[in-house]
Amino acid sequence: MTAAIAIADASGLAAVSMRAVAARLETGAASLYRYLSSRDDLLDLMADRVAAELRPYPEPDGDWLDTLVRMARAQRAVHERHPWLFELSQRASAIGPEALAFFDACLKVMAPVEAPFAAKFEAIGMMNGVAILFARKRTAGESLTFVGLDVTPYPYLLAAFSEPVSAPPATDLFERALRSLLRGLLTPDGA
Amino acid sequence: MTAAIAIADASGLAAVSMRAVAARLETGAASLYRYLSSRDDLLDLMADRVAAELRPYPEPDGDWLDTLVRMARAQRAVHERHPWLFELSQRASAIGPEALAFFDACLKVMAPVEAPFAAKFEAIGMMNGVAILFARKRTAGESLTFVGLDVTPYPYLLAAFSEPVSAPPATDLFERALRSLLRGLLTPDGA
DNA sequence: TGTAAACTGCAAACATCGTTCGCAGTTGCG
DNA sequence: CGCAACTGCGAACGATGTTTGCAGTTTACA
Repeated sequence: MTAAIAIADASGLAAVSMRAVAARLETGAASLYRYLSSRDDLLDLMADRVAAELRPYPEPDGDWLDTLVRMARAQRAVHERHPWLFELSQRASAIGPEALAFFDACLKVMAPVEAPFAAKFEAIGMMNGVAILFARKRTAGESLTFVGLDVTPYPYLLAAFSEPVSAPPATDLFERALRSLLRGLLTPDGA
Repeated sequence: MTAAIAIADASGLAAVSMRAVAARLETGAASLYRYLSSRDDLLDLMADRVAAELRPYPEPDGDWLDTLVRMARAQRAVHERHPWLFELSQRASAIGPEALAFFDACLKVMAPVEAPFAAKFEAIGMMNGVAILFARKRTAGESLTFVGLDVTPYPYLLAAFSEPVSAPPATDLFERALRSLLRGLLTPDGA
């Protein structure tokens, strides 16, 4: 449901209650159960709907690693656009056709790679994980709050805070990390 | 509360309700609010209590990278022991003294590294993320369920499944991935 | 010791949640 | 027209986190 996604984008996953979605649709909460079997169903649909934003998949031209990196970048973008997707990705639920299509597209890109399916499977999982990891880093930012905590027992932390803040280092770590990880996973030699 | 952690270990985070914890303590649900201000408070305490299992921190002998890898391994072990910790780590809540102590210990290990604090901060975040990533991989396993989905539209996926399963590749990818990531983040040259 | 103040435990109640039930109103079809 | 199937949804159920009010107990001080 587009309405549910709009609510989640605006106010987070917790705000996606059946009553809230129904209200946005100007109907009653019970009516939703004519189309959905449960709230979990709704969440699955949301995840799959948003997975469609990964399209169109890049054509596997040139290096397969380049193509995979481009796909991972798309994944990261989607996760930045919809931060609540992270919460969904951890639920053990049925994966939808869009997610499966993306999976298939990854396999297609990896077709020229000589590696067992298990390795490719793991590689896709890692790619997904790294994409989420970096998306969260940007989303959450430096929102660490040492609320009311005395930092004096932590000398190194204290010293670090007294250092003048410098420019963020961040050359494109995302791409480098992903490349070395995938290469390590899919090619016989080490990284 | 130890009781809450026991419940979470046994039945997952969702089972940690105020009433369930109170029942385990043979008391009433409302009584808990004499010691906790909310359920979120309880979850924060659980996370910090479990972070204490990261002790004792290794002495920074030899290479700092070796030591960090050892600490990341401890993190992964904790996440495997308490899978619900993953759900907690995504909440933007106050971090407790144990987590801060671990953070401080990481900084201590990184003391000989010539890098701005921001880079070290990111490195710790990445180390944490990778540890969780690998812990989840082992916990969740291959529990993907293409429940009732027709896979014929996904030719590469179909082909992959027809391949005979081979032994898991998994040389110690965890360590290699972590090393290259941390090195890339903390040293001037590329990985 | 006696009394007032403070603290503690907790049953009951409230708001909100996901979900189910049953009943009207509508539609489709012979 | 009549009947069956479908649709929308108010009301209610069970569970959740949290608040409230009231007893029972401990503490502090004259």
